[in-house]
Amino acid sequence: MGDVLPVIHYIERYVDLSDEEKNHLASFLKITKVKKRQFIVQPGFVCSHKSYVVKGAFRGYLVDKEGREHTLSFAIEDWWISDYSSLIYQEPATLFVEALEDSVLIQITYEDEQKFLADIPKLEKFERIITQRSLAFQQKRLLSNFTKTAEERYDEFMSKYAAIAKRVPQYALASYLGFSTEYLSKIRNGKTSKS
Amino acid sequence: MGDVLPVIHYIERYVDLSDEEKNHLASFLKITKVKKRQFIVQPGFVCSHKSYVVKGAFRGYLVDKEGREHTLSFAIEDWWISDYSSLIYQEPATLFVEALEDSVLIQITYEDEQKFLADIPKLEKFERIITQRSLAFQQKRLLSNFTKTAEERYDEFMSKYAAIAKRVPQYALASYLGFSTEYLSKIRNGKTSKS
DNA sequence: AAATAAAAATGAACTGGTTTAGGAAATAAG
DNA sequence: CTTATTTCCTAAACCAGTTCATTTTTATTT
Repeated sequence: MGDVLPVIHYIERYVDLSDEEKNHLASFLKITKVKKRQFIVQPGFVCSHKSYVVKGAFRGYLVDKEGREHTLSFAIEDWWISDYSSLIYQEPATLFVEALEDSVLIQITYEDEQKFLADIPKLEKFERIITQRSLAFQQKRLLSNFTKTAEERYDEFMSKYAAIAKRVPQYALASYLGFSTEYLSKIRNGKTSKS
Repeated sequence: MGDVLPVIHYIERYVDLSDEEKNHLASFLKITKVKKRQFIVQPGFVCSHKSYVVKGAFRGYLVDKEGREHTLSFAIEDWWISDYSSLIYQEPATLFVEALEDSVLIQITYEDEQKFLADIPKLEKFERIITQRSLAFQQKRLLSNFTKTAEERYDEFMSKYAAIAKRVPQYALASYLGFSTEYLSKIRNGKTSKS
C-alpha cells in the first residue's frame, strides 16, 4: 500500500477517511511506469483510467484535421490527467495523452472508481469538489483566451506556471496558449510589434 | 411546493428521491421573477444563488478592461446559470448575469445548498455528475475555439443551438463565439473570403 | 564522438478577423 | 403613432498572429 499513499493523501485534503476506507481505496489503485514519448491515452480507444502523476510530466492534446496539435492540459507531480470526456462518457477518446518524461503514475480504472463511489459515498464529495475547481479553472482559461493577447497569455502562464514552462517543449506551450510556435519564439525574443 | 417542481424533476433525472427528501429540498427553493435587462449577478458582489431558468433567457458575460464584452454562457428554459467561480469560492463575481427577456427563476442560495448536500448525501452525486458534464462541455468549447474558424464555430452553434440563436441579440452571440459583431454580420451575409 | 533526429529561431509575405465610422432597420417607450 | 434607443449592416484600412522556407541549436541514438 505504501506506494499508493500519495493519492490517499490527496483525497484526504478534501474528505476524512477511516483506516478501513483507506485500505479499501488502496486496493483499487495501481502504480504504472511509462517512458518518455509513450501514450497513456490515444484517439479511438476508450479512456479506461484516471491517472495521478507521482513523478514526471504529461500533456493531453488533440490533433485537428489539418494536422495541427492543440494542448488541452499539462500535468506534473500531484496533478491528475486523462481524456475527461472519454472517461466520463466511456466513449472513444479524441485526445492523445503523452509522457513528456519518464514518469510514474497511480491509476484507477473507470469501473473501479464507480465501485468505490458507491461503496464510500463521501468520495462523491471529493469528486464533486475537484470537478468544480477544474470547471472554474477552465472557465478562466476560456475567458483569458477571449480577453487577452498572445503575449499577455504567455506572461500570465509564465508567472503562474513557470515550473511547467521549464519542463515542456516550446511547441507544446504554444499550442496550449493557442498560437503558433513561431510566434512564441518571437515573444520570447522580443520581436513582436510592441515592447 | 408546486411551483418549484421543475427543479425537483431535474434532479430526479440523475438520482432517486423519497417524498420526504423532495419536501426537504423544496423548502430551500425560491421562485424569483426578473424583468428584461435586469442583472441577477454583478461584478464585485458575491454570487449568492444558483439559478434554474423556468421561463426566459439569460446571458453571463465579462467586460474586459477595454470595455469589450465576452459571453461565457447562455441559459434558456431548463438550464442553470450563475457566476460559477464566484459561487463555489464565495468570492466577488467577475461576470454580469443579465436577463435577456422577462424571466422566471428557481433559486437556491449557496448556504442552503451546502446544507442540503450535508443532509441528503446522494445529492452530492447529482452535483458531481452535472459538474462533470459541464466540464466536458467547456473542454469541447475550448478546443473548438482553438481548432475551428469563426465561420465553422458559427455553423456549429447554429446547428446545435438554433433555438438559442433565435432568442439572443447578435452581439451577444458574436461575443460568445469569440469574434466581433461586424464579422458575424459578414458571415451571415456571406461576405467572407471563401464560400 | 559522430550521426541523426527533434526542437527552436528568424524573416518575409500573407490573411482572418478587427477597427473605425457611418447609415438603415427594428424594438421599445411615451 | 412618433420619437428615442437599441440592434444590425456595410466597407475600407489596418494589425495580431500565421505560413512558408531555411538555418541554427539542442537532444537522442549508435
